This record gives sequence, structure tokens and C-alpha cells, in this order.
Amino acid sequence: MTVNRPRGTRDFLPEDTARRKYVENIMRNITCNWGYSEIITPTFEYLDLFTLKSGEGIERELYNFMDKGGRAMTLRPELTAPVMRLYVNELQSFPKPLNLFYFENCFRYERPQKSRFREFWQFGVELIGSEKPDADAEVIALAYALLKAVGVSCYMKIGNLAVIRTLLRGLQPEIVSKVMRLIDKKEYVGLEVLIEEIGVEDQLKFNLFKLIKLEGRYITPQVKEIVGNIPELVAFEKTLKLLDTYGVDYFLDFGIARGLDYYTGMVFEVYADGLGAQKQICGGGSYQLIQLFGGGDVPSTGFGIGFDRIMEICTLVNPAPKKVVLISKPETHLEAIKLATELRKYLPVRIDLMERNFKTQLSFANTINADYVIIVGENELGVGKLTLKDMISGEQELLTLGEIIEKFS
RNA sequence: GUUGAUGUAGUUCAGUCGGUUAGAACGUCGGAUUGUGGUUCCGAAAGUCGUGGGUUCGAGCCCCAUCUUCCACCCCA
Repeated sequence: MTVNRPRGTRDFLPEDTARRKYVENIMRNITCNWGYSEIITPTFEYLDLFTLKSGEGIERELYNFMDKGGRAMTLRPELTAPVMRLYVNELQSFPKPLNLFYFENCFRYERPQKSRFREFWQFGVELIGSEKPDADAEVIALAYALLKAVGVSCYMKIGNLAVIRTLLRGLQPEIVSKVMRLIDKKEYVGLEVLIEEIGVEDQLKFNLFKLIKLEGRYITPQVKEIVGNIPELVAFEKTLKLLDTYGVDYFLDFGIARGLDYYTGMVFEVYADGLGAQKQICGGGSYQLIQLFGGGDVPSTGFGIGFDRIMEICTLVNPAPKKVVLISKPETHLEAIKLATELRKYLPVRIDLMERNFKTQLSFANTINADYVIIVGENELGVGKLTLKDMISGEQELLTLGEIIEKFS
């Protein structure tokens, strides 16, 4: 009876892992260069942290459990809430703005499908303390830079919830939620039905449909005609101007609702092709969560990137390190270990661990696609040298250890 | 939670109408005597046919359940 991997989890083989680490580090380096610092939060948290943020409803898609002390816990389903909790616990008195990022695994108890797993990795950024257009613009521009750097073809949609909230301010909160959900899903027929049911004014209905059907990049003048010259829109225009300066490509879409109530103003989403139904690779916006966790009235902006989805469509190839195998004979094996130890200061070296004969060691080197073989035999040691064999060309030369090190450095 | 497909060595797949001991290729390991790989040849290991029931004299094959994987819904990354 073999034990299998739990549902919705994956094993990453050496090749997969190398590629993931490569892409991951590219994203890390870029984000560090934008002045963001990486943080790590616990893999599990109190269940409350997430029900507080997203409502009791999400409990059914959480990996939650009671610990031995009878506390309700859960594996984290996302990282925005943990980062906000960390901020409230530890960082409230630090200088603003705080530029943080994370790269961690998350867990959701859902049916797996294409690009959706029960354990998945999220890369994300949270900029805490500024609600200025510059903050929004930098976060979007960083997301854009990351996606460009890892070579995925995608498009970005930016919206602003303040606009649509202004339009809907006369309606009851539950109605607003319903409307937003339908808008987010672009279910215009359903939306029309709902609007008929609740009987809103014709003017509002007209404006609403006009707003959500606006498309393109320079549509803010038309938006102004609909909702007026509200301060949020003025700030948003400023953000967009900054984005043009950053050189970010985007579409505007005031129909983005992001499903969640705590987003306050700017929201954005990035979609890619080739992922089936799960084609959103990034989502973010500005939000107010800190008060919810007992902190002050501090604004923040952030995004999350679905790293597994990036890996599925990203075209980057990690550079493979040269593979070197050291071949020895029983008489020279101890000397080979000493040489390997020295060479391992410079590059990856494998030695025989199977007591194989000369020929089989060479054959093994070939099987694993080694680039070079270094022969540590009596003949070589007799003259104080080693044979370096190029496994691709088949050529070999007699060199000193120093010469070999020089060749590889 | 809902729907549809799926499952046979490590991998990709055969397996006749339900009939004896489930096969192949690739891969892995070993061998073809001396310190030179790839090609070739020989050999070996490797499977409770996803699992559990049922039908049958007899099930890899038929039926039921369950699990996995994959696609989609829901939700979201």
C-alpha cells in the first residue's frame, strides 16, 4: 500500500524546483530593488483572522482545525490578512510608508482544477501608510514590472470602486454587494433583472450601464460626466498619469469589483491566456483592513500574484549549472574525495558513491548528462595532474587542479 | 458542495468475446575480464490491474461505491 500525496498538492522534481527558484528569485530581486523588504508570517493563524476579513462564509474553503488546546486555527488561505495582523502587532510605530513583500504557500480546501491547487504559492506586496496616487501607481507599476520580467503575456485592467460606490450610494449595502458581484462577473442580464426588481431610478440605471460599458484608456472625462468631479476621480486621474510615466500598459474598467468589501478605491487585475478558466494571475488594490484587526486608520495598497499560474505560462529558462563528475579507482578514491572537497568550493561536483568500476562511473556521468568528467587515476596522480574530459566533444586534457579551477571560474 | 471524463510496472501504453502464470517499449540496475561514456548485445528488478464490495464456475474487462487525476461550476490567485 503506497501512500499518496494529498489531493491538490504537488511534488516538485529537481528540474521543476530549479525553475521555480529561478523565477522566484527574479521576482524577489526586482521587488527588493523597488525598496520592498521580505517578511515571513506563520503558516497557520487563528481562524478569526480570516473570518473577520472575509466573513464566516469562507470557512468551508479553509483548511481549518482545532489544535490540542481547543483553539480554532487555519492554514492561511492568503497573505494580506496575516501581513496586516503583523503590522498591527509589530510595525505600527515604524516609519511610513512601509514597503513589504512576501512569497509563501497558501492553502484552500477547494476542488482542484487547472491552475488551482489546494496548496499554492503567492507572491505579493503590501504598501502600508500612504493613500496617495503615488502609492497606488508604484504598486501597479511594480506588479507590471514583475510580470514583464518573467515573460508572461497578459493584460491589465484598472478600475476604481469609489466611482461606482458614489453612483450606488443611495442603495442598501446588501443590494450594493449584489450589484457589485453581478458587475464583476459581467452578468448584465442578471444585473438588469435585479435593477428592475429593486426599482431604481431610470437615471441611475442609465448611468450605471453607461459606466460599466465604458472601455479604453482615456475615458475619465466620460466618467466625470456620469459621477461628477469627485475627489476620488481627481486622485485616480493623477494615478493614471503617473502610470503613463511609469510606462504601464493598461485598460480602464469600472466594472472591476474584486468581490471583496474592504477595497476602497483603486483596484486592478491582470489576466493571461493559456490558463483555462483560472486566468487571473494578479489582483490588487487599495484597501482598509488595519482597523478591522485593531490598528489605526491606516490605508494600504497591495497585490497578490498567483505564482503557480505564472510558472505555467512563463517562458523563462533557468541557466543550468555545469555538471561535473569525478571518477576514481579504489586506489585513488580517498584522494578523489579530497580533490572533490576542494573543487566543491567552486562548482557542483559528484563522486562515485556506489563502488562502481571505472567504466560504469563514466557511463553514469553520461547518463546524467554531465558536461565534464574529471578522472582521478593513478596515472594522473603520478604526475600530479588530473584528466579533464569534455563529455560533449569527447576531448580530454591533462591539467593541474589549479588549471581546472581556473577553467571553471 | 455540483457536473463530466479518467485510472494497467518509475513513464508512455497494449491486453481479443469475461477464460490458465497480465505484456511491450522507454527508463532504472547489472553484465559483455585490463583506465574511457553515448551505439550494440545479454540479463534482472519492477504490477494486490487505484481501492473496497458485488455478479459469475471464472473479472484487468461487467455492476455499485469510494478515492485520485484532469476539465468545468462555485469561489478566487
